[in-house]
Amino acid sequence: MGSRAFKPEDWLDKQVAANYFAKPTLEVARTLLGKLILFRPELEKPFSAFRIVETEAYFGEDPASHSYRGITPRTEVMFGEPGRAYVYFIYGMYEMLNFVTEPEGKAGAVLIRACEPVFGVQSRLNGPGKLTRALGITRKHNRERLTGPYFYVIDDGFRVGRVLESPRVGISKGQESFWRFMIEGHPDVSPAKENKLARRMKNQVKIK
DNA sequence: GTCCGGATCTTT
DNA sequence: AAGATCCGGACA
Repeated sequence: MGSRAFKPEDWLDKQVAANYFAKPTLEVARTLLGKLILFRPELEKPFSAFRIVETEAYFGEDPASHSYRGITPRTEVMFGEPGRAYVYFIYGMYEMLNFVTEPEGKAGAVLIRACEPVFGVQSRLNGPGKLTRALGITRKHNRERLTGPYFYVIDDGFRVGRVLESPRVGISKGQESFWRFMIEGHPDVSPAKENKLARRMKNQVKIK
């Protein structure tokens, strides 16, 4: 492939379909691994490109999910059209990037926890807060579509090999089985201690 | 290695 | 009052 900047036009045929996100959150969280995100913080700025290596699934009435109390001003987007960004602010300093999943009316989102820099990114993206800070993703990108003009999600055929699935720990009863997905052994997965737990549990799954 | 606190805003 | 975080410092 050429050497120039990443342009969405070069990848139009490999964009994921808009209805890709209208699926069960666990499935989207799993299959997002290895996909590329193209992003620009402003329309007049260039795109950077980065590959998803770690995700987390939140949906329905699980107490771990923002959606479990029903629709509020903040969480409304989780119940809305799939294929949009849900960006929220936490701990007074971090923006979190999520992709809205499930058919409209059903709440779900995938937290993008870590990515591998591919083009135009200097720093590491090995944590959800570091990722948004490095890329300039903020709440002003809330509700933006993942099919442009700020975000594009691309399947370039990359094969991820082994995937580690882990249940989140420390969440109250009623949680569904698996939550976090990461490419095994990838240097850019986040260093959270839950990941170490996950490794011990050996919930390893092969992804096509 | 593990544990703890501080940064400091949004939501309920 | 707690939180879908991160970093640096203390201690072992």
